[in-house]
Amino acid sequence: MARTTGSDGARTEEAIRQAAIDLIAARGFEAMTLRELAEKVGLQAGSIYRYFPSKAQLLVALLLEHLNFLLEQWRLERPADAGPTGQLRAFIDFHIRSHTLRRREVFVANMELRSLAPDDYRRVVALRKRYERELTRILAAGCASGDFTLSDPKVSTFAILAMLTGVGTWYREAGRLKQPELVALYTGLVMRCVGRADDGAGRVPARPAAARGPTRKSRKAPGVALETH
Amino acid sequence: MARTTGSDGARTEEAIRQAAIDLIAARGFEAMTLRELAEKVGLQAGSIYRYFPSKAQLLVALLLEHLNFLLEQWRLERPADAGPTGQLRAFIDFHIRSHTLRRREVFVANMELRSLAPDDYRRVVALRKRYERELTRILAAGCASGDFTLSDPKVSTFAILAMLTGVGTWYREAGRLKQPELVALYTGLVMRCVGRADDGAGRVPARPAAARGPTRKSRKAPGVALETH
Amino acid sequence: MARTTGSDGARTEEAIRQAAIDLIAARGFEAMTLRELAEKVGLQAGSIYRYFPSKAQLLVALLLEHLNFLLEQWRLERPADAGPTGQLRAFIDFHIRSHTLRRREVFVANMELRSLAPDDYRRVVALRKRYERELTRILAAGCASGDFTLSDPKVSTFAILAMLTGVGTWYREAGRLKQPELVALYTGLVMRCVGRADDGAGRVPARPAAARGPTRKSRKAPGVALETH
Amino acid sequence: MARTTGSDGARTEEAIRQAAIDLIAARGFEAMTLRELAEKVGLQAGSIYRYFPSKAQLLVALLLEHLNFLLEQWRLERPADAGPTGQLRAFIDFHIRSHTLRRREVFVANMELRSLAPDDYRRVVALRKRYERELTRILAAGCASGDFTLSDPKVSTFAILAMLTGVGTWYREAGRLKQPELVALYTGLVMRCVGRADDGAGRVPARPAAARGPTRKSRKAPGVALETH
DNA sequence: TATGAATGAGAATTCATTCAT
DNA sequence: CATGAATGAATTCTCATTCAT
Repeated sequence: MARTTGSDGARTEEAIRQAAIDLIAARGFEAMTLRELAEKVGLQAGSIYRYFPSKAQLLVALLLEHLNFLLEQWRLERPADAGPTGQLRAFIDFHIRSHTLRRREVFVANMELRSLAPDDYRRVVALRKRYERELTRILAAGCASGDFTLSDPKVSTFAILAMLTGVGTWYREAGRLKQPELVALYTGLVMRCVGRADDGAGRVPARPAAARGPTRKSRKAPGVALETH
Repeated sequence: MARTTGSDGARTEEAIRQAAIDLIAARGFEAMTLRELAEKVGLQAGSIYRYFPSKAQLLVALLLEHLNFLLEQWRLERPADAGPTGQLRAFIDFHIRSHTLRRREVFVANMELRSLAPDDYRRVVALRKRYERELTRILAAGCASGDFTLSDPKVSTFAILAMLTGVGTWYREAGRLKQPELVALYTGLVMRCVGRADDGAGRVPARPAAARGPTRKSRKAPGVALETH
Repeated sequence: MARTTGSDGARTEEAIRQAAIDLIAARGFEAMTLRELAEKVGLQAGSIYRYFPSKAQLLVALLLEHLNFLLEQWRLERPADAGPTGQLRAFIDFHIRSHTLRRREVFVANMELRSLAPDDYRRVVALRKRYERELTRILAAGCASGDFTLSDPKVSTFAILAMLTGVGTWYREAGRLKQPELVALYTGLVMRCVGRADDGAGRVPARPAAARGPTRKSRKAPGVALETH
Repeated sequence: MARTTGSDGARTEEAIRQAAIDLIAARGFEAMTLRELAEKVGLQAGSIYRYFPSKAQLLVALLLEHLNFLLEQWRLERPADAGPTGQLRAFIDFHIRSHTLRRREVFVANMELRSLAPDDYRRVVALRKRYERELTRILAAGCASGDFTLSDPKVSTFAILAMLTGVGTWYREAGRLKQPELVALYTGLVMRCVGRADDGAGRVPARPAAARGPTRKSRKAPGVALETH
């Protein structure tokens, strides 16, 4: 058969991206085969090459898309007028939300850096660094204003980011704790870390879920665990 | 390196393990080939089968050895008689040391879980859980005794562990911060997290280096970055 | 080049033929892909099937067209009333002209015989034989009339044809020697071969270029070398 | 089965070379598949990679080996002390012999230049040029000494080489004409070309066959025609 | 007339693994 | 203890070809 009736390029490409994220998250980039991927999408392996010039480029496309999404979304959400504490609170909220909702993307972006060719690696890492710097900036501002007390803002950035990102490792959509509680818990921990212990008592924010950010095509959670720590 | 004449089996096996850890850390388990590994050790690919029954079993052996080493070492080091704060302090010290000195092993153990067959996965994850529980136990004891105040000890375990483990991601032996400073910094952060902000001021411990733990065959650091967060 | 609006079928088919000759001459039939070909013409690969039922049939069409052109053109040009020497002279003139002007076609016809299916191979080789026989006939007539002295007319046919055809191998339109000089040089050599050394001194013929034969759509010479010997 | 008993690397490599020459001569380099080749040798396709790093490198190895053989053999055979006529006679003898005995190699070397990567192409063409220059040298010497009369030695080199090489195109070991007759016939033609018509009467040389040159592993002729002109 | 989405068969290549020596 | 020749299955990728639109 020459063509599946009603097939459509844009739709197919998006289907490949989603399936790829799932498969790479589950098995790893090297372990995933294009046959598997194609089958998941309902294509022949060769057909993937209509959309991505190589397996390697597929990975790059996925990572860049994810990181750009993250940066863009944060740019839209961040409260430019808030003080350091407010900004930190917003960052934690954003990070937990995006890192639970897009757990697979995050996981892939963290695990598959070494599968990138040197040039692609540099491009991707540059974007990660830009995201990191958002937190560093907030922490530095807080230190400067006296809101936060940190012995080493650089290390604190790494430490807090690792702590927050870790949530994707064990979070399950069906688990005991829902996003709002998570945000509250992690906010408490981070506030303590930066020396604002009192602000940690903050209850779960009351913003309606609908207004809360980067969801995109919410897909059902796969049964796969995304373990790391 | 060509084969050393008169090399005995045990030496060769250890050489394979070390080379494997380096290669897997650098390229990933799937991406590493037995030919590469063999060449690094000065062998033919087929000869590896004298020491490990398969590539998969090699990985399992590596991970189990690492986790058992971690557990055993902590068992020897932990101060059974100290209070929660002392125990936590000791754990942080131990964790930072082991996760910087054996960065590659840690990295592999974190990244390659998905390369394991289900049964092996279970065995390895069980050991990881046992290590995790060491921290959970300390935190719970601290909460019970009133030394720590934590809204959710389970999540706090994850959060603190992620924070501490993250150090391996960016730590460089030649970097600005040496181990003792790192330990001090992270101790400060964790103490704040558990509500013992005042204890964070703790200076670098004065214990003599010889008594300080899990070193094993200190090898030169490779130039490779082990990125995750 | 994008598709020219209002292009009609015949024009497109001719464009495909030309592009195919160029590509096959440059890369070889097996190495040329229909996608390359299509792109050169400003089409999608599938569209070629409007004009040729398969890649193989395209090659056959090209070769048959070339050989038929050669035979037909020679039929029109050959001096029926001349003696053996005059006929040989005319043949050399014709052969050199056609094999320099249509170098690519000649090259393809010589190189791609093995890419033909058995039946097509037979058809094409039959036409080549017919062309060969034109020279054999002239040589035989010359031997019979005593104009030429040749120990083995069959071998001489092959030898002379190989010599003449070889010109396409190194001839460049921009080179030192132009067609008329070439014809003169080769005429000299061939005349010696057939034992008419004195006729070799013949100067470059004075016929006006316009009357000189098989040009067809003179295209710019590509930079590609067409090497064989 | 891990290994065919008694198999031996050097023998296998030579078998691959021979089979490759035959297959490439018959089908063309692009059309030959490594599976076919392997099957002819009694191997799995992948096993060829023990001997040649890629299909492309296999071709290069074949061509270089052939051309080096030709150059080296001619270096050994050429009569340094003979005059131009004697040298030309020796060259013709050598060329015909080598181009009939190693027809397949010659054919491949002539047809597959375009299958080479640019760098390899240059290397191979350089060797071909060196061989060509041997004839040019002889012709130039003959012109200088007055033995030969040629209006354009460069073109004559091409023409004579094309004529001689053409023999491989139609020569069949089982055909009417054997090598010695061929040498005599072509010697006659070439001598006429260079203006030494009288020397063409030369009979078949009386040298014992054993002393006559580049035979190497005489293999049975395949039924395949090697057509070009 | 032409596109563009897709197929499916087959290509080169890689690699864990085996085993006679 | 180790080699080196070989396997065989799988992988990425290519490409002629089809056909609904």
